[in-house]
Amino acid sequence: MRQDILNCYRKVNPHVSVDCVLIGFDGEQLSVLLVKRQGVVDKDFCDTKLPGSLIYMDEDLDEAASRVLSELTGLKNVRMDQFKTFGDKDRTSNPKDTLWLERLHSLKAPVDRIITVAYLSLLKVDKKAMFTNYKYAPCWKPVSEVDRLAFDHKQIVQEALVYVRNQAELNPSFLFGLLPRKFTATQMRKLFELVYDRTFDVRNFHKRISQMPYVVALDERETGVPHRAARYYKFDKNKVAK
Amino acid sequence: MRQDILNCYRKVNPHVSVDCVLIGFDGEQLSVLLVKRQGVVDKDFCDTKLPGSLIYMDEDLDEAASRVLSELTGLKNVRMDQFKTFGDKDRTSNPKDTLWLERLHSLKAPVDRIITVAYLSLLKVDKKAMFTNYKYAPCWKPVSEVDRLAFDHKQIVQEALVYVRNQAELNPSFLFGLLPRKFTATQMRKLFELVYDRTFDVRNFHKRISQMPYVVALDERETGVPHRAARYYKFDKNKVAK
DNA sequence: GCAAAAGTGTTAGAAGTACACCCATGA
DNA sequence: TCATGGGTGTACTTCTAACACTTTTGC
Repeated sequence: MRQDILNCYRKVNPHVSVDCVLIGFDGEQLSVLLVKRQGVVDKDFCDTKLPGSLIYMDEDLDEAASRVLSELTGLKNVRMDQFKTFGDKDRTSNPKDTLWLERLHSLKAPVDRIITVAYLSLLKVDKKAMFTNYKYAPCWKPVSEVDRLAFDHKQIVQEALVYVRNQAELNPSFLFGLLPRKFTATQMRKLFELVYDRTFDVRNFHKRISQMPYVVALDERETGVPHRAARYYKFDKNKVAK
Repeated sequence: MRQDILNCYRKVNPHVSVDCVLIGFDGEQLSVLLVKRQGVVDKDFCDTKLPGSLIYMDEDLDEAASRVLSELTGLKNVRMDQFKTFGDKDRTSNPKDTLWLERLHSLKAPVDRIITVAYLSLLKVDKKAMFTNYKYAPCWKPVSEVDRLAFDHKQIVQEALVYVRNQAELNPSFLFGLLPRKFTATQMRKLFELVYDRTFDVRNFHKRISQMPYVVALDERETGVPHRAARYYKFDKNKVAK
């Protein structure tokens, strides 16, 4: 029997949810992965949200995060880490939000305040099809263009971005999840400029790269570009110091 | 009517708790604040734990953390910040732990897994009486001597210490909560050596202090010491750069 | 050959590290 | 006067920041 059918028999914990903030980089800007919720109550109702859902009574938080992401987007094996828990008593006080939840999960009792544990992952944005489940219309939205989201998801996205900056400062290797397997120095510099919100001198940046043991130069170069071809680098996570 | 009596009428959320990790420094070592739980089931039962408890249905997480700390220790106006949420499905699977909880809160249904949001605060350890409620025997225990604790509280303490080190690296001013209002350069150096787990050259450390805008030298000096009296410094949080 | 982006080196100042002796105080 | 811990300065190294021109490629 398929896992999603089996899950119908699992008991939902109506007090705790997980939400997944997936931040992506396409070479130009940072984006966040959003989904559409089904069963929209009326047209004045915000239908865009982070991928997230109530957890089951018998699952770990980390497990729940992976399951929910997979169910809503088809993405599997995405390494996510918890970064903050949101539990203000009025965070689920919008009656449209609670009605939607009660219908979705066929809940008998009205939902009270829900505590949500927010997870974060950094991914490259892939032009190729990366989602295997389009039922919830997963799509990347540039973080600068995120306006209204369901629940307190806009706040969650903003706090995720602050967290990314702090982690990057602690250890720049944190950011390499956002880059493709092979990348150019310019792609890397653009990313760092976005995250640190400043510019970096090109020459000094090259010097900095050459001092990062976990960034290794490849022999390969770009092809088909109308200018000098850039060298590719790769990230070697085994060379990150602890 | 007293607040604790009013609270009897509030409904407990049996799925979510808060735990407070208070780290203290007495000039020598880092300690953590622990309490004894009442209603111990048998003598083989670990009665030492972090101050923490289930939240009420109608309170914010931050509110709950302050309330619980105050109820268990009498400490008020302690600024705490959430640092991680613990929710493994087996974290409340010890029958002695769950029985204790059910009795304590007069719960009708058996408790399932509880998600706990852990809060952190850094305090100086004060020799003078700082607790106004000794019912739960609050006391400071050196972190090196913490062995068995109830639930997964030992793991929570360990993760709190990692978090402290990371925050200190991001911004050393994070550590000043651990120092008294006025402190000597040596006290400060001892603290930094503990947290960073290394030694610092005395002269270089003085130079470093003089470059921290948020550490200001006072005219005052130690008195009654059997050696040259040390200068006092104070921490000025308004001078911390964001 | 031109437009467009890649790649490269030097210098000056700031910050960090190593290192040894005299000073103030109470007993 | 002695034991104890407090406080200081200099030389060297490393890191950071500023700065401009040549190279490669496709069109």
